Amino acid sequence: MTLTERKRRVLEAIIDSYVATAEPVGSRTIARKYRLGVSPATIRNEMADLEELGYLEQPHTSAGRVPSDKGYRYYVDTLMPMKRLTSEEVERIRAFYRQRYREMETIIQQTARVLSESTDYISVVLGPGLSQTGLRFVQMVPLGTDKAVILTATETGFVGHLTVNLPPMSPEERERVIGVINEGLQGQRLEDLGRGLIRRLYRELSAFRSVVEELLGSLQSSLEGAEEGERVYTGGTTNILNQPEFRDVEKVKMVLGVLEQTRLVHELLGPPRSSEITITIGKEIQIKEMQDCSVVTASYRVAGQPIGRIGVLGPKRMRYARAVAVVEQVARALSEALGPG
Amino acid sequence: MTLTERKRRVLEAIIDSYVATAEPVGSRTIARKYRLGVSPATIRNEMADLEELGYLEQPHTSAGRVPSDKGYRYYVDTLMPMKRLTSEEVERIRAFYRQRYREMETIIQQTARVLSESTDYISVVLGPGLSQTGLRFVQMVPLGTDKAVILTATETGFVGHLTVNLPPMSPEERERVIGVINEGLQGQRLEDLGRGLIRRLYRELSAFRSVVEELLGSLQSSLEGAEEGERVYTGGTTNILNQPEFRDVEKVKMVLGVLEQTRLVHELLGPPRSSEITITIGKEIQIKEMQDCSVVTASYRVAGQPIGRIGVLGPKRMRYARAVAVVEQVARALSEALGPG
DNA sequence: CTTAGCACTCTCCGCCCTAGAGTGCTAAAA
DNA sequence: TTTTAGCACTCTAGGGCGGAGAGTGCTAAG
Repeated sequence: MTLTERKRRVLEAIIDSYVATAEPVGSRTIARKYRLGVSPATIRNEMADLEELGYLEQPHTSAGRVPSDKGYRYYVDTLMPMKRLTSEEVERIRAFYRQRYREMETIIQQTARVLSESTDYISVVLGPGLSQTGLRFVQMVPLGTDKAVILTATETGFVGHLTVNLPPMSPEERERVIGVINEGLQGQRLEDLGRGLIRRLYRELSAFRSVVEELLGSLQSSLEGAEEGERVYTGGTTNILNQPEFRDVEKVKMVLGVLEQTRLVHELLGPPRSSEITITIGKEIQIKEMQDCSVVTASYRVAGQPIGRIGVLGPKRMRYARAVAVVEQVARALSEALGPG
Repeated sequence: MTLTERKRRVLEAIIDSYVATAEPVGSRTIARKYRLGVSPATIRNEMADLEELGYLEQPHTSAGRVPSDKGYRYYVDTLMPMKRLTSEEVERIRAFYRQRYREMETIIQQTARVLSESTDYISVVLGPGLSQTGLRFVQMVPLGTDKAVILTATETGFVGHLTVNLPPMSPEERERVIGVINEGLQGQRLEDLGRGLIRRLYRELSAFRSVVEELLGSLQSSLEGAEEGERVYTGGTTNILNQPEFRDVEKVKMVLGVLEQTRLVHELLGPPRSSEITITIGKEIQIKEMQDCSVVTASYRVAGQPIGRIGVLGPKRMRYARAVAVVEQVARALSEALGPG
């Protein structure tokens, strides 16, 4: 199972060359450009072995070799050099977050932007999942005579608002309803909102059953909706058009088509989790339309909690080391930017 | 300048056929499929005339004819039949807005969606420009000890929020600052916020100069930002990949590239204005990368005021009558959905 | 175990050629 | 005067062919 040192170097050389040129790699090329100290014939033998082991593929008999999914997998697991970003690049990423954006949405959009600009791949960012963090603050503010805004703030510092309609009632009634509701809502965690509050509200506001129902209903559905239909942001979608393997419009259509479907993007990036950078290659991706691609993802955190995901999406022939470095750095910078938020 | 009836019918037939097939149209085709009662030879003569007049073009000597920009323009201005949507289609669009979405963002996204799904072109929607409408309501709500949320509602019914940091101060001070500010903000129009309020705040809150400054600064910049960087939503971007004239990836890149630039999209759709549906064809579009496209746009309104724009973007070979009908209908439905909002 | 040599395979590219579509022109018919 | 039939001409798309080039695998020698 474990390859000889020379086989590893040959595999690495092939991947390196293929990633750079998108052309199948021949034994001559390897011998010439990478100083392995052996002749093309020897390399040919090694390549034949590597192909038999499943690390390489041949588009057709007299073409060079191309890495297989398994080849890439071996590369990222054991061959890939740890890449450090230059300090200019780190600085460039930092600079994106230097200006203290006030709105979360802007921060997320900037993140999609910096990711795609730094990698030349497609970037994908999921907004923070709000429902998984507790609510720190809920308050209802009357707005005109027939509406009210419910302000929410999560423990992780995200503020949201939600408009609800109020049924007709007198100003005094309104005052009282809102007062009671606010008392009930104050400082509640979302999970706890249910039973106790509802019972209490019903008791105190039995005349306004419908308000309470609408209110709790929309609060709940908006917070649930915030999870399921969580905003998906993408950047640099046109970058894929620069990749030679996507010169065929049909392939582009498949990939971009997936990105328009929120559900599939969630599946692609996976749930926020604490573990480190994840690399998924070709057929390892469950989504059929994406199996010519690879994706490098990471979670970002607030207060130590992973609450969202970012990633870059490119051809399998991806500059993995660089992608990993960028995604890692951006995830860190984003977490910091949201931290004191 | 004005064409003979027969020339008009020939032009219409050519556009009809070309829109349907994307193939240059020959005289035989016209004679066969459109009953003009004359022979191909006659039609050839008419076509030669129409070409000389600039309504048609010839890709090469022995191909059929293709409508020129001028040809399309003539078509949409004077030839195009008024198309009514079927009642199923109208219903389909209505259905999108039936469920009373609470959040403006959702409504806008649905709009982009229904537009692209109903036309099979790319849809573009600009969020409502907030700064052009007055503020009806501004209120500051404290959030924890060091932050506050400013709630805003425009006269047109859009609610927004904005987080600001507060400098350290005692609870009593905070209470007082927020009280004074709220009194000052209450019911203000944005334009009036300037002078009077600032002077008053300075007087009453001279000790908290920095709060006031930060607050007004961020309020202002957020509302201005809301205009300039106004959200751009697109839908069905992959639809363009189905168009035969965009089988070349380079062309796709140009078009999609423009859509990633907020500024250019604003230029493409133009400012909200009261006039009706606008059709812009090929070179009439100022943006170089878009000159193989046409765009059909309209404004949507709240309380009679045009506050935002929607549109569909497709190849010049567009089903104009249908696009116009859909855009019109969606603009109306969107306006209604926002109306009582 | 490595390497040189060599025959073999396969694709890519340019070339030629034909078929087909469509035109414009001319001259006859209406 | 307008329309139409006929015809020569033009241009493209697509198929077939052949050679160049890249790369392989095998064999036999170092």
